[in-house]
Amino acid sequence: MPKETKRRDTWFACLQANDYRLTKPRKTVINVLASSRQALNPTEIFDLAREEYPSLGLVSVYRTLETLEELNLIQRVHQPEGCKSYIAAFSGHQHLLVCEGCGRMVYFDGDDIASLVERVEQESGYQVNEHWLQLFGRCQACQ
Amino acid sequence: MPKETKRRDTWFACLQANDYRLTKPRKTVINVLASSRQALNPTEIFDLAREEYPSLGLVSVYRTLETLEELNLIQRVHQPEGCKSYIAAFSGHQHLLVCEGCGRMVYFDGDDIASLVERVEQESGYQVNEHWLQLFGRCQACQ
DNA sequence: ATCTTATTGAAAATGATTTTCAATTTCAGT
DNA sequence: ACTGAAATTGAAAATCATTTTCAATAAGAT
Ligand SMILES: [Mn+2]
Ligand SMILES: [Mn+2]
Ligand SMILES: [Zn+2]
Ligand SMILES: [Zn+2]
Repeated sequence: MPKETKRRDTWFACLQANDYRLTKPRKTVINVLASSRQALNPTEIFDLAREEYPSLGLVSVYRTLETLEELNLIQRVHQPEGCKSYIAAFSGHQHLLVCEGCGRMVYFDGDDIASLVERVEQESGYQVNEHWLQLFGRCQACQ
Repeated sequence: MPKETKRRDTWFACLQANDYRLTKPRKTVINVLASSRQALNPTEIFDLAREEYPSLGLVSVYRTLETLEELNLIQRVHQPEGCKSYIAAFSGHQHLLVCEGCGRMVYFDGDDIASLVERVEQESGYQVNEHWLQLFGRCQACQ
């Protein structure tokens, strides 16, 4: 079974486990998001999903995004061009590496920044709780 | 001379050096932004600036923000609650540390992540050009 | 002080997102 | 499979943020 299919089924199960109904609009939006290698904004999701389910309404895309984000299944991606697109969330603490050419994203982990955080805490007097780290570059195909 | 005054005058000079006229609306918006310790969104800037110059129009806030960003005097700040606020930019490569309590921000430097970047390049096949790093925590006053 | 032109604020236009609501669909209980 | 209660839907209207338009004003060069 391909990875995206597995993810899709996990999301379906998660919705049901949280008493959400498994409707056609939701399933279609999930199909699009669970199989995308790049972050998509509401309109992009709408256009792709309509190929599979033409009577889908844009409102349902917004509503489904809200639900999926609440369930931590997707996350908003911040980029210089805007912060309105979403991609499947990784479970656990991870960071994104974004291709500036094609938009393809991969997750990476690594908390090599622990010592940096410690130093900054010393110097600033702040107590650090969280960090955002995102790398931008070019994927193999786009180099 | 206090630091904010110095920054304000630098910005005034930068505008003039780029053939922008030094108008009341621009000066007022700059006064607000150059002296703020936290990021402000257009409406917040508008409200604060109107205390000094009541006939200011909101459009001018938007226009001035655009100009100042182009001149690299301010930068947009991305936060979980939104990405519409601006703060004075630091010259050179720096990162932000944001207080989750009061919003107060400080810059820090440190490219301790060079080795991390190298490792991720190896593992992913991407070529990394840029990185975003932002820390969130609590400032001394808010602890 | 005058002139040229950039800049302004009000109002209208646009674009994205949210709310409202009657019709439809899901799903639990039979 | 059938029924009914309740969640969910899409269309349309409403809201909110931002941009555009435009006539009036103000900055700065002469
Ligand atoms: Mn990390
Ligand atoms: Mn850095
Ligand atoms: Zn690429
Ligand atoms: Zn604080």
